[in-house]
Amino acid sequence: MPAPERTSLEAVVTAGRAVLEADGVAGLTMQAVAARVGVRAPSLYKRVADRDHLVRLVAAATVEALGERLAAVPDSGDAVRDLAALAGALRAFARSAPAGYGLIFVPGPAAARPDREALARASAPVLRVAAALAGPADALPAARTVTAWAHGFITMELAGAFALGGDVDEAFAFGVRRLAAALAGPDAGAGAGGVSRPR
Amino acid sequence: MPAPERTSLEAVVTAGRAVLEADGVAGLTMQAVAARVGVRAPSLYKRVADRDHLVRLVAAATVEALGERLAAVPDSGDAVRDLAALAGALRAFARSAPAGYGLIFVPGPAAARPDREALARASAPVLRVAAALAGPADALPAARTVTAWAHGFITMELAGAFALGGDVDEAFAFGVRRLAAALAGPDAGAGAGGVSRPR
DNA sequence: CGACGAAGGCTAACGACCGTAGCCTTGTCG
DNA sequence: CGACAAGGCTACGGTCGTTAGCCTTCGTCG
Repeated sequence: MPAPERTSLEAVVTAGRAVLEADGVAGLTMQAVAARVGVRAPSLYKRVADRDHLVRLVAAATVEALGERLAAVPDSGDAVRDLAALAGALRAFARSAPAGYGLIFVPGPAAARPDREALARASAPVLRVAAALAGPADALPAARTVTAWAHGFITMELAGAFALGGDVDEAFAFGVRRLAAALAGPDAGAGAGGVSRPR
Repeated sequence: MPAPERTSLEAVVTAGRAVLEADGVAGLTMQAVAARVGVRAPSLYKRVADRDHLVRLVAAATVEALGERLAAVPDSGDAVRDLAALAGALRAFARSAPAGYGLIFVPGPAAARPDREALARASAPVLRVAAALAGPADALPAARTVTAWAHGFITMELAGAFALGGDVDEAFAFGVRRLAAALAGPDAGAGAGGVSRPR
């Protein structure tokens, strides 16, 4: 290498995540990140195309971290229990890194999406449980249903949108319970193994 | 009145909504809004505290509009049908004003929330259907479950997060169907209001 | 009927931030 | 030992948000 690198892309992204959680998405400026890694703002452009690119990298890293958390949820064999565990893990993750979580599903050109690959990896455990509950035929829509519910719930909770009173934790548990029943239940394609693990 | 007003708060907010949908939240600048109502940027500060305030007003106006759309959904007496209609209306609204929709559930201090009142009004029809399906006792968590699901689904759809293939419309219908069954179904609190739909 | 004052608009200007241009430093390798 | 490429830096231009201070307009009241 020609000249000594005083930082690295990885360090920049890590710093970006830290700044993001500390000061929110508006505080995620080139200067703040640069300062944190010990260089001046313009130097970041040697590693990143522009601020938007940096934000996308931070979002991708967050998805990656989320995927690891979800993958770490043990497979108990009881699909209902696993569903609850996954939902809980997602919620815990969102609470531990709310600003980053808010970056995961941001509208925009598909090209700007965080790695398809990372996203697929993160959804794998959910797909597994969905398949166990609703049968392979309905696994995809079932996974989409639970994912949408969990994501929506978490977003609204973080936004403070549950303002009508009532116990929010209870509502979360209620949702998990009913969803599990709904997916395993009705005309459920291959209700077969259903709740307790088909294979 | 001392001097002739060349615009009004209402006009500013309306212009803000238009700019928002045209150029995205990043394009919602004081200058753009000012130009659209025919004044210079600094003049907006006579009606609005700062950009953040303007954004919140735009969000509130969007919630208001959403509430009207939901209230316009007819009450057929069949809770399952009504649930589908409400979900469909919400999705249609989000598609007609995606940028504005994205402003509704933004994390932040509760004080910054769009009018509690407007939000409550917008949720009224959902609460009604939820009560009919799950019984009065579980109405609130049931409403939260469907709202969270619908919101999450729409957000993910707008974000282009359903990248694993499959039919998204079908997944939406699947979700409505299963949720309706789940809320009406299991240990469902009270058959009280009940689902008029036999199975 | 004329002066006053308040509301509302405008220009000027500051500071924060993104992004570009161009230069300097520092290893590496022929 | 000297070229060169990568990486960092300073200087700068442009866009925005926001504030300060001035001017215009008119309803009001002496």
